[in-house]
Amino acid sequence: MPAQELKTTPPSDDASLVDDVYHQILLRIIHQELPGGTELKSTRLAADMGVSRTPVVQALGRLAADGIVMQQRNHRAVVRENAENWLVELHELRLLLEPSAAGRAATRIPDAVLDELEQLATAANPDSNPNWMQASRQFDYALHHAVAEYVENLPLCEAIRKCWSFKRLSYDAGQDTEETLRNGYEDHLHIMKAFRLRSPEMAEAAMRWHLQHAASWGAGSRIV
Amino acid sequence: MPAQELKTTPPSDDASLVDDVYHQILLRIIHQELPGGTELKSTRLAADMGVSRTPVVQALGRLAADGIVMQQRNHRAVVRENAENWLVELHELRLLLEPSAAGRAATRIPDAVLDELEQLATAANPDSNPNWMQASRQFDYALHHAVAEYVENLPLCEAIRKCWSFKRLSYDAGQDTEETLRNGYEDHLHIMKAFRLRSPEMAEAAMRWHLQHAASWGAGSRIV
DNA sequence: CTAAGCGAAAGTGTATGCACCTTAAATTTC
DNA sequence: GAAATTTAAGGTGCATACACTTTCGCTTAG
Repeated sequence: MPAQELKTTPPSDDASLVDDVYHQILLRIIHQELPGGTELKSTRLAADMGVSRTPVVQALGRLAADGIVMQQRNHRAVVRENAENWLVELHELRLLLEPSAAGRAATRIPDAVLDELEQLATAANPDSNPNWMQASRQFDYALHHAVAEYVENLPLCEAIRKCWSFKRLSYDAGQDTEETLRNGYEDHLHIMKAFRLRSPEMAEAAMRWHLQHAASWGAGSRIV
Repeated sequence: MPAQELKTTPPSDDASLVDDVYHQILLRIIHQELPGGTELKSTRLAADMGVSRTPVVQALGRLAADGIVMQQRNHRAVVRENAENWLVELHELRLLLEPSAAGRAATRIPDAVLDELEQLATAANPDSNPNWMQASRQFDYALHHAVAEYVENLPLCEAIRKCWSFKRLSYDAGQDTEETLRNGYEDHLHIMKAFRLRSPEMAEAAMRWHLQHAASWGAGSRIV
């Protein structure tokens, strides 16, 4: 087994309280438990979640930086209108970022990384691995993050990463079905193929197809 | 004078210590005073800036969320490699986001908003207003933020907003020359024209032209 | 009954305190 | 002397403390 250079899962061990709180609040927003316009009081949230106000304040600050809540000095944070659609609307952002990114990455991803991805891909094959769903998610994660990394543009890379940190919420919400993953597998192979051919145009097209494709599966679901 | 609905300047009065600290650190990174790999100790920074550790920790958290620094639990934050090019590379992200956004916004910006923008535009005319540079920056800000708002897609809107909150650093760094602003004025008029015609294609093209144009002026400068 | 004014209750931003973890220098061991 | 071990100095994450601001119910005036 070769040394695993690629990250297949987000670093989950060093999750701080802040991250926890951030995700919990965001999930509650997306599930419309905290609909647009709701006032978020750091005191109340802290009490609810059994932590001190400190991590809550930090989480709210980040949610505000993301534009998910609004925060005026000395006022309570307020959930932004339409914030519950965050994950759905995020898909359009990905559609703007990732195809171009894939195109740029096509000529920059090192062969070694492609090899590693290939390995993950075989493990994600629904017909060969009984545990393919888990592997599929890992491959998905690794592929898109490799794209992000090898755009070799920091803000763009981070924008894509951020999209994916949100997308992970869909996983946590159990929104990816067997069907979804199975379809995704095929698409991913096309992207890999484009990379192997070092064709920016193909890579861009394959990624765009993949994302539009994915959007259609999730149609109806508010969480994509 | 009609009621000013459009924001022409960022809300600067309710800047918290956290925002201050965030911007100060970021500026020092961009000016390579804190080059990639530098360890950022909240204690040291707090002492340097004469504030407590609390706002520094929050600022570092946001810089980490942005991907400008890396932060592992219980470890010191580290400035990411190439972070000093953040503002230059950011331009490519804008090039991905704003043209599409302008296209989408073309059919959505209300006439009233266009009227307001038109007013700001006349004030930004270099040949008619002695104080046109100030007005030009206001128009610039208002136009791009109107685009962001009327994409009617929250994550996309916020992504653009964030780009602009960074771009403001260029202003603060005094990186916009008379020449730059004068050229921008012409471009902006084309964008306005496309909006008036409600033409997504024209708006997208005009915005793309504007951004590519702007990139060429700033060529050589590390801060665009 | 409505509107304005007041004051207590609650919330916010920031500083400080403390337990635990890292780092790095001093010390020991081979 | 170089590698391992100890140790103290310093950093981190989170909780708590506190001054200041906002909120909101209550009183009172119209």
